[in-house]
Amino acid sequence: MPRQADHDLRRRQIAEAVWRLATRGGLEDVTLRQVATEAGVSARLLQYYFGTRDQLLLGALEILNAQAEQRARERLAMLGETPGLRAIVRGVLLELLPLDEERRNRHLVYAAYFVRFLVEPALAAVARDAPRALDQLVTDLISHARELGQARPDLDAPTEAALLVATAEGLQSSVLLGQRSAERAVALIDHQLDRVFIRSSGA
Amino acid sequence: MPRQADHDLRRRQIAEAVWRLATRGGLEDVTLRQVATEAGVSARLLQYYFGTRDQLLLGALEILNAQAEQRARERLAMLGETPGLRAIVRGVLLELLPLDEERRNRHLVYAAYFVRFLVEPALAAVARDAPRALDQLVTDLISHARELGQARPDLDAPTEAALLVATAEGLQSSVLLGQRSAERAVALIDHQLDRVFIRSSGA
DNA sequence: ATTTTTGTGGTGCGATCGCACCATAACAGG
DNA sequence: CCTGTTATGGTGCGATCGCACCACAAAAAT
Repeated sequence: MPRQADHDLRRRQIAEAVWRLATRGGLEDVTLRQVATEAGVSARLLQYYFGTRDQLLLGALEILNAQAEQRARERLAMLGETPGLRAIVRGVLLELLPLDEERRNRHLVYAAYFVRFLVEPALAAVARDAPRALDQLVTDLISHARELGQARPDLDAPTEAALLVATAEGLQSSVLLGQRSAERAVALIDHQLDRVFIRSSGA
Repeated sequence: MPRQADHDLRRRQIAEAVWRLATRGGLEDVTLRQVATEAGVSARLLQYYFGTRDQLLLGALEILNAQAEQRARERLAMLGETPGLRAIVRGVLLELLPLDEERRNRHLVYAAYFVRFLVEPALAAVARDAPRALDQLVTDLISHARELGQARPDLDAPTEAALLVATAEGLQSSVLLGQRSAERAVALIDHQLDRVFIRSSGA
């Protein structure tokens, strides 16, 4: 293969330009020329790496999802050797909040894609799976915590999981819009967690 | 005034076309020509009634907000003479869920505008006030309920109000994306309400 | 009935869109 | 040294964009 060039790096570089443009102005500002300028490459390159505009939007979203998953794993790993289940659930939920620039931009991009998720079948598939899995994950964590005595025994795990995730997503919107501070959102999440988990030494 | 023509009706008719187009395809599908075709009028009429495209988007949003407020009042009035405070809060929260076609489309339109809310100052003002007032309203209702013995005494009204509203908004997204049924969302809201209000005869 | 104001519609212009086509620089293999 | 595959850039075309301009129908005012 001649002309060494890291494909993944290039694609990521272009995808980042898509994200930046989408966070301001929404998807209608994500034109091929604008993306090319923002990424510092020629418009022809976008077609080479992604193809049509729809494929570019899809590809940029997939790369964003991959980054989100990786970052979540990294941050969960930073919780230490044996974190309490409450801390794990808390970490999962905090991924949904715009607590830093990267997460803020990520959720803004999702917001820009939102309406498209309902129409475009290819995008719908990408958006449909992740939150489903999130509910299931939190449900399992709560169930496990209950077995270990870290969660209140008299609660329905799927219900509590759905409420926790929904609360985090709702707080996400209000923080993005500047209606609430990130610190306040975290405090509210903690308050909601207190209803599920038992305050103990290990957490 | 010659040529009787109901301005408000015309504006509303055009605004509805904007909503329909925004719900599918997002704001980038809301072009002057498309709106004109969808509304069954000429493109020139849009300029006459709304002016530029940005003003059209702003106007359509204001009309949507007015409709939302009116519908909320209507539905709250249907609760009867002296509804319990729990029922009132429940009614307020249910306005945030896409329980019928009108509310579904309304929240889809909001989603289409979302990113713009952060950039366009004129739109930001429209989006900033409503949710703020919502939090305050629910806070007041909970405080009042506590005085009347309809809510648990050992809770912080602003915190519970914020959690309730955030939960409803989070459920809104998941229902719109088809990840959850509307009935399930209502059940979850009720579950959350049970943590704040006391099950009594009057509700 | 004529005038004037107001509502309505069609056409056109400059800019930009997505995308295809063509040219060329760079590097691996012969 | 070439030769060919791969990576990269520039230009152009048809369509569509927002929006301004112009023409005319209809009703109130005189």
